[in-house]
Amino acid sequence: MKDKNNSKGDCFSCQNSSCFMKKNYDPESYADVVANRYVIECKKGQSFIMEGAPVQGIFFVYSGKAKVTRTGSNGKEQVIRLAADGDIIGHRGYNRGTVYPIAATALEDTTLCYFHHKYFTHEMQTHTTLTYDLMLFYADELDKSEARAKKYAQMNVKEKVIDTLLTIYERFGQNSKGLNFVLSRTELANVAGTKSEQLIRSLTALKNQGLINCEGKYIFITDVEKLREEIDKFNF
DNA sequence: CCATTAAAGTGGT
DNA sequence: ACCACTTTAATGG
Repeated sequence: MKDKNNSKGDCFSCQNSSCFMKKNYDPESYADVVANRYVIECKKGQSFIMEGAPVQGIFFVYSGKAKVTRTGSNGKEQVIRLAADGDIIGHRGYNRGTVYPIAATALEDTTLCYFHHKYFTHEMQTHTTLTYDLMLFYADELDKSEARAKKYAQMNVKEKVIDTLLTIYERFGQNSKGLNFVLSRTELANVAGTKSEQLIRSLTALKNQGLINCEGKYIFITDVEKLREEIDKFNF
């Protein structure tokens, strides 16, 4: 539904201080943004972007968690990115292509802010603060992507698992139970680019080394420094 | 609470 | 790497 009544609360009191829209507009011009915002409630497991579908807009996570995936020619799912509050999803539709190269799926009940392609393109062409900020974001994403590709070409399975755990830790943190982004073993394996059996074996090994603790789905990192040391040689 | 199903984990090839 | 099997956790009536 279109958010005429600002049904999810005033964006300026929204918890997402890092939201691209919020931080690049002043309060006066922001009213127009809010008027063009659609709020989408997405249930757990629901896909809101399909791989290969025509680009129709861009999403921001208001609350909840989602994964961005790409299906390989072998049919295996690769998780490209994990997203939580404040994150952009669907920006990869904004190149010269006309279809999304990725799929996006909610991992829990998730609320999304959505802007239609037409509106968002117009904003990018007229609001340079936003455009510049987005450009920095795209550059960062490209940088991360290249760094990851370089590392993963040389890493063995266990090292990829460590890298995955650390990436989640650095991005989302952990509470007393474990990492703040809970995934099934299969999904975690898809992030690390491996299979659940191998991921489980790596986790067991790390547990025996005393670097992590596993309690059901919760994975708690007990020794961040030691984990970092294990993959240090790849970060040159 | 129990029964059914899904996910986690292990071991063998 | 892949498959088959056991164990454990989640779901739902």
